[in-house]
Amino acid sequence: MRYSKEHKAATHARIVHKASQRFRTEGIDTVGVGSLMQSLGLTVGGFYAHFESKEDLIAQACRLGFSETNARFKAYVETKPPGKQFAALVDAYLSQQHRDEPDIGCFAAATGAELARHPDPTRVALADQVDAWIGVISLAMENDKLDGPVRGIAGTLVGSLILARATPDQAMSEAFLASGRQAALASVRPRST
Amino acid sequence: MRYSKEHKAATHARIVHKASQRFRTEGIDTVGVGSLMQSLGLTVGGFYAHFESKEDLIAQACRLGFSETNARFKAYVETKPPGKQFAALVDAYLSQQHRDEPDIGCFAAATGAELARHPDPTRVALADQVDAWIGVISLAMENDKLDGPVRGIAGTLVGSLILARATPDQAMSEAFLASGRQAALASVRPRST
DNA sequence: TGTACATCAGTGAACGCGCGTTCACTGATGTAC
DNA sequence: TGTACATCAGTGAACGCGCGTTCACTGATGTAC
Repeated sequence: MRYSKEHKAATHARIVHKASQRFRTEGIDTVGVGSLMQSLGLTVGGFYAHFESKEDLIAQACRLGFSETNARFKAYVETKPPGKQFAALVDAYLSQQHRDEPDIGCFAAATGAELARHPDPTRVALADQVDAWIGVISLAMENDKLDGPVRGIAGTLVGSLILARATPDQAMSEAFLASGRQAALASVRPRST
Repeated sequence: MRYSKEHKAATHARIVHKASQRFRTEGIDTVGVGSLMQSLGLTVGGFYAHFESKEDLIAQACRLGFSETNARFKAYVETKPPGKQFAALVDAYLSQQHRDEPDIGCFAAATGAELARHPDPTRVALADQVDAWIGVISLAMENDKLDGPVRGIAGTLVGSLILARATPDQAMSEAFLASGRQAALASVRPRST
């Protein structure tokens, strides 16, 4: 082999990683295969040695990018003591930082509506990671001994972030974040059992 | 004038209306100007007698389509007696029908993340209609004498609908709708004053 | 009432461009002797 | 240790296609006389 064993795998990972960031920032349709390879210092022809199609890359980028974000939120929450984990998760998700850094943020908020129109393997990749994200929220709730509609809370987080990002007025955008945090916290109650 | 006074205005309205439906179903990037005109039995060249640019159409389609949906939800809620309006609104928004009819449904849920990346006049068009939508929710809450974080509730509705649409598994998709309804209802409480 | 003309909504071909994908190739490296 | 060869990750030009936009035009109608 020409390069060390790991070389091709490393390039593959670089492409997927960069794609996951640019898809979240710019949208999936907007980022072309040529432009993507160029932003990595590569040329377009090499792309198809790594992926069957752009759709194949999209599914991989969703899995990798979304799972990285899930892991980051999970690790952050675990630095907080039980009893404060759910509120910390809500605050971190609906923060100005998360709003302003879509490239490393929630894939569902950045691309959910767009991915819903893609073919099934891609939608399944998204659904799997949404499940994992629900798991992160559930764990925080469990550690805090809270009950609540966890999927609906995921909806509150995703929807509030989207509305905050869509709002051009700065003060109004922050109102969406703050109000979303309130709604999420109001949806839970101490565990009954 | 060649045609009756109203003719051109009627064609203009037909284009905006069809665009607002197709943008919500297929996404904004996906619907080309040529394909749009063709779906109305017109040819592409005539487009620029009606609009400055595709971006101009997008803003108009957002205003018209979103305001129609707002009006429809508002009219529906007003058929319900005070005390039952907020729950009726939540049920209608997070219904299987709304999930499966994006063409006449909420513009923010269908195109919010995509429009957030568009230039300012378009984002303002969206923000104005989101404001109007917040107004519809507020009115229902007021008539029911409820308090709650109205923007966060809007987030719950938008986010839960997006997640329900993104989920390929039917049962799971309905779980997002049901859980979103729970979260929305849990976010409000009887008015304190 | 009947004819000539002006209007202008809509036509359809063309523009340059970027898209996703294909393919013959290059050239740096690892391996064999 | 030194040379010849095989591998294959990455190159770059080309493909057909649809995009948003422009423009010279057509032809049905309303208006003027």
